[in-house]
Amino acid sequence: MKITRAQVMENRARILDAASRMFRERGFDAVTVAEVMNDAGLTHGAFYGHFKSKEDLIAQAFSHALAPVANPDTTALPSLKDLAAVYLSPAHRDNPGCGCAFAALGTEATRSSAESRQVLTEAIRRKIDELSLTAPGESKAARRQAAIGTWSAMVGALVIARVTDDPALSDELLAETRAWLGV
Amino acid sequence: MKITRAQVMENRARILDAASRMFRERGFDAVTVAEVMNDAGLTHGAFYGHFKSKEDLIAQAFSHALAPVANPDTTALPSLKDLAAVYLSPAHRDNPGCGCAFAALGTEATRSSAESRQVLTEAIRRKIDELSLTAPGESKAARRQAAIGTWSAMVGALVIARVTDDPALSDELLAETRAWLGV
DNA sequence: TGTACATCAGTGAACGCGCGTTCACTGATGTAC
DNA sequence: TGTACATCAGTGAACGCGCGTTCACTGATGTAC
Repeated sequence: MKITRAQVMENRARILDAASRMFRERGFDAVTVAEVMNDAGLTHGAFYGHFKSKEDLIAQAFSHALAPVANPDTTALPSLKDLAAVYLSPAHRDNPGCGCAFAALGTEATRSSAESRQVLTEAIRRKIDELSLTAPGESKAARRQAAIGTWSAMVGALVIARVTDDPALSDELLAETRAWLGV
Repeated sequence: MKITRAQVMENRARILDAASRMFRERGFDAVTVAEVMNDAGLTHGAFYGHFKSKEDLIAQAFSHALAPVANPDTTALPSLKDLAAVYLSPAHRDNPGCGCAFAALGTEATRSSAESRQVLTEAIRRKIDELSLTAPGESKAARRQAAIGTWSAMVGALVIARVTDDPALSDELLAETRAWLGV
């Protein structure tokens, strides 16, 4: 049955929310189109009315999850150190579904479609610019360098902390990286 | 036809070499059992004489690629900074097949079998211990912290540098992380 | 405002391809005598 | 050392399941008059 235009837009948003979360939790290949649609409260047949293909869904889910905030309040940005403390928390490690897409899907994203990588590239640029605003340093270049180095350490530590099956080692990796960053 | 025992062992090693390289280049799911066997000069039917399943191959390939060096010469270890300079080079970024398994497969490995994660956990431990030997710092704890922080930044920077489709941004990420680490 | 019809989002069965896995068979190895 | 036979690594055809994708159909929406 046909539904209202507003409902169509809401359905599309729910599909993207579900896909974005499930991909981060379980990776692209382990999540099926039918599962995403079920999670969004629809059947798989409706999928191709919204997306060209599963690859297209991946690119749009990245775009959806990494969309810039509409009107950022640049006067009340959290400091780079506060961000790092939250990023390198056990809570973030244990909840990839609502966490950083790079730490959850980075190595797979390297091999994703040209469209996905374009979306991700713009997100990387924005992230670095955003972190540079509050990074420590005398010059603009020094702040940008600190932003890149700190973000790299955050992403790498979270990836490794999620790979290990030893909770103590995982906690240590997060805590020591926080300490090393001076958080 | 039956073959010599030495040939069997050589075949097994060739399968693991191929799998280890191909997984790092293309990910677990995009590489088929048949492709690995062909690359090793065999047919797919022989696979299950060597491995219990594809999951088993993944775990053994990690074990094979991350095996500790038999007799490390601890008197001539490269410094942490030299390692970082090689790690964060465009050459490493452009050749995942013979590079760091964590930067190539980290986010996928998080969701791999218990056996794989156990192998990876031991590899993480060894890597941190190894890097701690040459890391800067007054105390053992400080050196370990520097090893963890530096390695995290290396892995994270390489992951992000491989995700972007912009060569200039990718080079910048590597170069700025090197500079930030003082390499 | 009310009616008639075209549109189209969603449904669910079906398709078909690819991949992991199995298996009967082959023939060289390795061993017993 | 030579012969006869059991073993078993590898071959390649076949299986079957799952998943992405397609499509005929449904029925509510939205529009033309």
